[in-house]
Amino acid sequence: MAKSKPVKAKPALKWQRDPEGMRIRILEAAKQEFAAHGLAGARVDRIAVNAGANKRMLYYHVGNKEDLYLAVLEAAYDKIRSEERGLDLEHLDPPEAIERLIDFTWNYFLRNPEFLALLNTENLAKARHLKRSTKVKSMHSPFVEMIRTVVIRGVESGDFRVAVDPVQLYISIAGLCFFYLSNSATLSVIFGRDLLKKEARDERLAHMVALVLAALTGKSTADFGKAKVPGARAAAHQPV
Amino acid sequence: MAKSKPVKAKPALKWQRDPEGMRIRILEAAKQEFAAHGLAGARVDRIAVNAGANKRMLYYHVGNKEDLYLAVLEAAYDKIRSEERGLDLEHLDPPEAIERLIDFTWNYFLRNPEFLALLNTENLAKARHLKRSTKVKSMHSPFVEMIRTVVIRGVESGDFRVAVDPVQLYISIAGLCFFYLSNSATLSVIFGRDLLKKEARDERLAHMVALVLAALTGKSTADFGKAKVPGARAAAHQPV
DNA sequence: GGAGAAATTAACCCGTTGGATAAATACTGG
DNA sequence: CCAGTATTTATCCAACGGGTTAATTTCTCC
Repeated sequence: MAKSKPVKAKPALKWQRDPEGMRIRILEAAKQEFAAHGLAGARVDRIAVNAGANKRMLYYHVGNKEDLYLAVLEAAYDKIRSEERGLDLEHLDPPEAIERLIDFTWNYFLRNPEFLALLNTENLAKARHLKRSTKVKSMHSPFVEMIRTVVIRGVESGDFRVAVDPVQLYISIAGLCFFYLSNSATLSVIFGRDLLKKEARDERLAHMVALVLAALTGKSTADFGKAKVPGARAAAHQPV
Repeated sequence: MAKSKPVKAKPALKWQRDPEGMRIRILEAAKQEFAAHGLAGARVDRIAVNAGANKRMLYYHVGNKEDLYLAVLEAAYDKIRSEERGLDLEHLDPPEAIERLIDFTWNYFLRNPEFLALLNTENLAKARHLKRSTKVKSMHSPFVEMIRTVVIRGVESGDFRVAVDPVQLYISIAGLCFFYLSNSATLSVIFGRDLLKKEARDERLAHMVALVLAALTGKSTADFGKAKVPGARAAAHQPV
């Protein structure tokens, strides 16, 4: 029934040509390449190969190297904004909401290391491309407003002692997560230990949540110091 | 008197040759170049020109591009470590010491934006060069130990409620400062305002100090939220 | 004041790389 | 089944950029 034209729903047979798929593969390959090598270090030919395509295809489907880079950057912002909108903090009580926020940010960065690298690359370029992107400029993070209402609720309920500027808090939470992960390579060398192994990551997340919540609530809920001794309340002196 | 050989104290007349000076100029130019364009984006010829030298000189005095880069990186670490050691926190009471620490970190990053860029570049390279540098690996930051003793003193004196892992706190303080400054270009575009102008910088520093001290002491001393209303205690609702 | 070493300059080499051209192949609608 | 269009492939190329070679100049020290 209704066979008419094989629109493009299920390609049943493997396509010989697949413009949309090709574009996606190109952008994915480009993301990896730019994230791994930066703008200047990225190689157009490598992107082509990794996209299973010909170099000419990049120019046909997206544009030159910079167009490619901007498309990747815009897609990256689009993705995180989209996931951010999915976070529902309304029905959580304020401290839980903040914890949820930190947890999301941390795990998003952990799951998307390319995003961190792309941001660094763009900042090296002094946001030259972002400035020209009306698309990204119109994509506001819902987090600032979310934080604003959570903080207000927290102060009203007595959970939080003080009102914080939501933008500052947003940047602080992002910064706590971002720096650790983005600089894990150099920090791991400096400290002589792997900051990305499971225990270290868990310890870091616990620390960040404890730090921010302690600041907001005035109560030191979670283990703020070494997460080494599970269940143990932080003691005055740490053995090490 | 004592004219013997014009050693090299005061070059009275301008020198025709100046190996030490040349090396310094090369490293300075290289630092600027790598900081501005990253490793792959840096141009050896530009470094030469900006050093007031010939390209061949780079190879003569330092080595190839990667040698140059590593020399710059090592010098950068050496510089910050040196300044860190100059910070005396012993005689300050714990909260002041922490504030001093944040203040130093913030201002060092502000005064040395190239350092931030270099770290990002090195992390893009997964710390490939740092790993090979025994020099840098031996340069431990005195801050971790400083923080450890300050925290212990703070807990003993009752100023601080909980013991924090000094490494975590060190990373948190660095992260709060680093992220804001390193990503100021993209963040400024996203938020549609200049995060580097004086008021914004002051507000940020106040926020960071308040955040960390509130977490440690349990008391919300400084203005934690908007620094907009000087003197005013943070109110439940912010007008904006 | 001259030989030898140190520092500096000028010119060239050659693989790489972003981008362009043109031809071929697959798809579409009629 | 055919013309026209969309997609893909196969080459090519000029500029760039790191690195090298060799000649030149300046300093040192006897």
